[in-house]
Amino acid sequence: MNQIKIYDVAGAAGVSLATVSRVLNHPEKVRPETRAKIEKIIKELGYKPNLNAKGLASSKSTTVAVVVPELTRSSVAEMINGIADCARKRGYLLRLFVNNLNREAATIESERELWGDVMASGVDGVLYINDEITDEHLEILSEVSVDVVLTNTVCKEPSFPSVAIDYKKAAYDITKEMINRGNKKIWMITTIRKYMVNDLKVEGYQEAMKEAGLEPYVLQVSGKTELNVPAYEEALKDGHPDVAIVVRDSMAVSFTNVARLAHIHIPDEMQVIGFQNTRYAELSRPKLTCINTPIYEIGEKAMDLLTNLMEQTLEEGEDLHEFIPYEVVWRDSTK
Amino acid sequence: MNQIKIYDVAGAAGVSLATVSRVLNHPEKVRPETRAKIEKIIKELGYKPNLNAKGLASSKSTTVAVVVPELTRSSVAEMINGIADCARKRGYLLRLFVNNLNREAATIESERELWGDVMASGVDGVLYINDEITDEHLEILSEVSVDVVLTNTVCKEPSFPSVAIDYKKAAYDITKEMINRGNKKIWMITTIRKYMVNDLKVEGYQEAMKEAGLEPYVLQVSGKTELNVPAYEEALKDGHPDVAIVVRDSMAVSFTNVARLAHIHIPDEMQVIGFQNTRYAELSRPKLTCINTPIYEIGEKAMDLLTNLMEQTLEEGEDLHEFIPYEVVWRDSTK
DNA sequence: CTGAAAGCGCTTACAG
DNA sequence: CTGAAAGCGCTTACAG
Repeated sequence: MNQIKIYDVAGAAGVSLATVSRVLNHPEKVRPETRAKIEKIIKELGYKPNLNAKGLASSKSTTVAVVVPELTRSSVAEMINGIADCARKRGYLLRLFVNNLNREAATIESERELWGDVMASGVDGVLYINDEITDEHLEILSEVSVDVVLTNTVCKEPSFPSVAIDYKKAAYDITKEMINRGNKKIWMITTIRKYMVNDLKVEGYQEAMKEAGLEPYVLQVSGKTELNVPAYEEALKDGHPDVAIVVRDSMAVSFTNVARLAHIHIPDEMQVIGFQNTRYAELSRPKLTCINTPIYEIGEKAMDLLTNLMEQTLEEGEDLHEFIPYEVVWRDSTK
Repeated sequence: MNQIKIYDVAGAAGVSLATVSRVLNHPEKVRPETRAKIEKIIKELGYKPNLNAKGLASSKSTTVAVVVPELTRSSVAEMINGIADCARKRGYLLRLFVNNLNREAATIESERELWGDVMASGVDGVLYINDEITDEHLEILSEVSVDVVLTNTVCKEPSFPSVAIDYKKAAYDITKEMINRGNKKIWMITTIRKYMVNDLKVEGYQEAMKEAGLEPYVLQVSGKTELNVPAYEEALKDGHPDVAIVVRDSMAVSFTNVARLAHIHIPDEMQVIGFQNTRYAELSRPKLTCINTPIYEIGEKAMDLLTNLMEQTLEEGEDLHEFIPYEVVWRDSTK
């Protein structure tokens, strides 16, 4: 299967292999008739250029690396779908690097090692997905010799192209909306572990609260259900807020479950809003109101931007920092 | 970053590039002292062989293709984690091919096209994940010239190595267990769309029911929550079973939600059991009892088997068909 | 045990 | 517009 070489095509077409190669890479340089004939034969023979040879000869592998943290979170999986769809359209293949951040040896050396592997693998560009970027990461990034697009990855340094959601604004907006609806006691529930994404949400929330002259209250709990349940129980002992805004769907559902056990009626006594809009939101009871963050689209747009960078087809002045719009999906956990 | 060539290493070590190559690929052929010296220099220089060149010269790319259907289902994401971890250990890189089965043009031609791309990409082996394998798929598979491991993919043809879960036995076992506990009216809820995996579960269920002289009842509904809710409502109009075994977690949760609205108490009046054990199971109320299918392990074992095949390190008589053990996680939806 | 040399399948200046 | 030829960075028989 697929042992057909460029020589075979050239032979069948009665031309040199150089011409076949040109049909593939610079079709405009080939006489239309010749091109048509060769294209026909390519199709008939099912010829596909050997990617290793192509990559070696041209240092263009038409392959992009996707560097992701563990795929456990559904957001990453959905993002890859967007990336893959766009890659197919644009004619790129994907290499997958799972950046195992939780592993014992998750040091800056292992990150450097990872990038070494990425570069040696001969990709033309990289989609980099990472919740937590430090200055050390930035230093490594700046040494990378191919195009990189930060995908849903917060980064203070504006020199790296990025596609993301404006989480700070999203949190600000939803907080303000709930304030406008007459709620005063609004909590923000976030993870103990510092994620830059979640920090942004907290910032947006705090800003809206302060603007309204309200006291922000941030509750930090574990992302794991087993661990956050006791924390929620403890927090609800001394009363509950009018509204809880939670940085993740699953954590919001877990919070809702605890509240209901404590006989707090949702949404009448307390409203709950999550971020992300996974299937949890639809399956939980009451159905969870969410900030819908279009993860698929982030992947798609990031791949598109990367392709434009690699092929240098960027429009003059095109912005290298894209924010994908989000929206609120109102369900039964709010009134 | 990483422009160091094998020539540079050879130069620094005062040997020919052939020797450096040997250190990398056949270290036993190099005198220990020479080898140590070269290895030291490789490390110092951070040399990594160019994969395209290596792939071209040796037709070994130390890369494996992972062919998956859309990643939306959490099972696939988790499986890839297992694959990635094993791949790292074994020194393989990953190429990702998302087989978009839902797309308009999901014909057998597009499948052939996909395999053409996979082969041309120069991988050493393939992990193939697909719920629905037809004879036409098998025909394509048999033409593939590299090792392929069917990963959690049911296939009647035993000539292809595979790693999976014995879903039929799992369904049989749980059905029998519930019968032994004194339940008589047991339903099986599956998808309308034919998935071979789900067919196996139905088969196992039916076998257990027939053995016990009980009447099997299979309800087919959509996998999508919006669509299966009315079907569930309809089905529950004329009464409910003692036990419902559902082929997917999310569908089980959806069913539970409908039942509760109809004032059927779970687990007292009706027990519900799902397959898969995703986070839904833990977050839904009541918490869902599940057949836990260790998806991570499937990925890990599949990659391990594929590596053994590629490197021909299989033990004599080692089985090419591995079944991963499953277990039941008893929670609040059963009594 | 080590080196010189051919070759992997392509691309791309360079001539023509 | 097309072909002959060099070269991409590596591997691997083949000599020695």
